[in-house]
Amino acid sequence: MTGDTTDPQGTAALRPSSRVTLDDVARHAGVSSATASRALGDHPHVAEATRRRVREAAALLDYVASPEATRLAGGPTGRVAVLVPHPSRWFFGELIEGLEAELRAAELDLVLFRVGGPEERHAFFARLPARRGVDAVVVLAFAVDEVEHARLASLGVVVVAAGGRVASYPSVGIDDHRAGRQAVDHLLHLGHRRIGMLAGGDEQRLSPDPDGRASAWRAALRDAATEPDDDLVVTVPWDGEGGAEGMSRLLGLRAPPTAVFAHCDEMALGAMRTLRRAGLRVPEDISVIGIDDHPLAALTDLTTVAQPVREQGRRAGAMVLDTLRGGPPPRVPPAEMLPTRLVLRGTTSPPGVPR
Amino acid sequence: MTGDTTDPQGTAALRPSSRVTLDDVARHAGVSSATASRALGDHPHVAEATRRRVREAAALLDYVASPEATRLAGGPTGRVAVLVPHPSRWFFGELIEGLEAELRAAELDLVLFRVGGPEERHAFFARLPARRGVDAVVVLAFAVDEVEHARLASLGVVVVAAGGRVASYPSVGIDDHRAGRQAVDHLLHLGHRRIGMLAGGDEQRLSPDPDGRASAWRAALRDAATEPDDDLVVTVPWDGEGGAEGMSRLLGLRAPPTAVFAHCDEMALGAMRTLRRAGLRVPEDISVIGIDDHPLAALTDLTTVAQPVREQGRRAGAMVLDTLRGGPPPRVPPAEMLPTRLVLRGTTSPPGVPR
DNA sequence: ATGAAAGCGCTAACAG
DNA sequence: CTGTTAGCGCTTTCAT
Repeated sequence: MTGDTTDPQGTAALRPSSRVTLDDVARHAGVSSATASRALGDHPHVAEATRRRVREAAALLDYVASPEATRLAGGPTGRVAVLVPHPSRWFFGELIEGLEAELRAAELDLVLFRVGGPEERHAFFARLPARRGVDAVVVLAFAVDEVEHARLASLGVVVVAAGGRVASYPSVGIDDHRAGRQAVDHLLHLGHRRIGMLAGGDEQRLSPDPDGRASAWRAALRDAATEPDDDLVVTVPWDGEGGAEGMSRLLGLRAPPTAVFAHCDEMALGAMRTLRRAGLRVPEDISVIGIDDHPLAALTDLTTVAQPVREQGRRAGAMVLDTLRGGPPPRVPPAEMLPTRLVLRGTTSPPGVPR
Repeated sequence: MTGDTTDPQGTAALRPSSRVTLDDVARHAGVSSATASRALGDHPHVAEATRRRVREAAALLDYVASPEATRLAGGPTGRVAVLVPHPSRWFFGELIEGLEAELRAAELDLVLFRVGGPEERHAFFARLPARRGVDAVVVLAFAVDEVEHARLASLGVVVVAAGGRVASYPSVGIDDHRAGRQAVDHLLHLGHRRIGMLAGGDEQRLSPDPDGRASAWRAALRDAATEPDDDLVVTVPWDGEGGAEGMSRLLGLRAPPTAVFAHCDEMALGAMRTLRRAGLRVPEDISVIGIDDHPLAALTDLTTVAQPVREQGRRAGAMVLDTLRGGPPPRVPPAEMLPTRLVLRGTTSPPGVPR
């Protein structure tokens, strides 16, 4: 079209994005495929002019390298695995969305692996290296043990964690302790002293400080000169049913709390159902606060501590890129902590006067 | 270990799952790599005894074929792309979860692509063939036009839709019209006649009957000898905010409805917030019903029409497998419809007596 | 700075 | 039924 007379078949340009190979590009640019490979791969020792010509040819022909060939020849796969406990929960969906956006922009494909329990996780680590199909793995909200991490590292697979943090590899998350303090301190400032806690049951959760949220509750109470009462904490699954169940246990106490701090919004919502069914009003009879700022929290007027989930996914993606592009990871793996903030809505108020 | 004296290096068995190649297996079984390939690939014309020996050698060496080499040599990639509008929404998360389970069981990897608007979708279709990295693509809840579909088909890529159905390729979904009837008929049976509808704004949604839910509303009303009043239908985004916004518009009507049918639970929940803020009680002052049976519907006592979302994902996965494994697809693409069912909870009741 | 050539691990004719 | 021989498309020494 543009005066191209070197295409022997004259067809390359006619079937764009069909099966243009590196050779096509090379021929088009008048160089060898080796040079074309170097030019496209940003290798040193390639004349600037050549690099440009190759780039143009590639763009013109709409060339895209075959991932299989690249990988087979020793290059990266352009794929990153993401291990997710529960793809259908909002928290994970957001994480994935952020991650996908970041990776997509860098032309990396995101391969999803649902990994529920520890057994599934082990199965994954046992098989993945064999399939050697990814350049990096992003672990969402749970930990990977030293052995597994070492295994991947030795295989040249980058590991990054999101939705929590871990000592041995780069991670993004929030400061759980701080988030917990924001929630409990809010309740304390309102005047509550008998504060219950719906703690998320540890599904091998990720964190160096395994229960920053729980420890925050203790610390906050102590700072308010109130001795934490362990009867007020119940540990339940991280979902609505868990919260509902936990709340009824709390209600069964001789002296129920006047406010409840749930480790996540779903649990808080579950607690609210129990309260509603028990004929108790929120916040008049009892206050409730969660963590997350789930979209439904806004719909239910739930007071909560918001955390930037999608952003965590994005940052994790950026970490993967940094590590993949720029040589070896820093000696001390970064553990980014994104800010959380209290979102006042309608489920908290000063403790009501007893009837 | 087992008297193996043919391994020249004697190392193959020492580094299991490291980089055992087909050649290793072949050597171990005393055959050529071609035969080994046939044996493993269940090809005809291989002596049963040979096949067994090769299989054993493969198992012993913990052999796993290199996906890249396989693909490069013309085989399938073992990967399927899934196009998702909003990974973080419960509906899509469930679909993905079901799909992943089914594909994983068949050793297929799920590559996630977030595809929001039509432009993104086009970008995807324009690039995918070039990347030729997947054997199939599963489209979640939106349509693919004829051109795009033909393009993929000609490239040998299987296309399946889930979360709705479409004429030109296999799909799984629910009968939207029927689901809508279940919801509206319920309201009608309760005695409501002035029924509002919060319709989901069409984000190029998938369905041959683009708004089965909306048409159900009309049909149900007519069957109840009530002329549908278009003022009672507002079209808004498929989320809580959309529902909240739509509800306030409905409340602004000269004669507001006594019941509202929302196209999905999130919208219903949004509507409930508006009602609560307006000081109206649900269901005493106004009834609300949704579709989905989102986990939070149970927590908020929302009456709804449940649909088996995860199951839809699973069925879509099965369709992919069927098409991939068993030759060409049937002439008439199957359009499976999974059953929905009314779930009675606390947000609907007979219309209250006017004050 | 660039080219030639040798694979990466597997499948697919084509011969025996 | 099984072995031989070519590649698939790309990266990489090793020369030049």
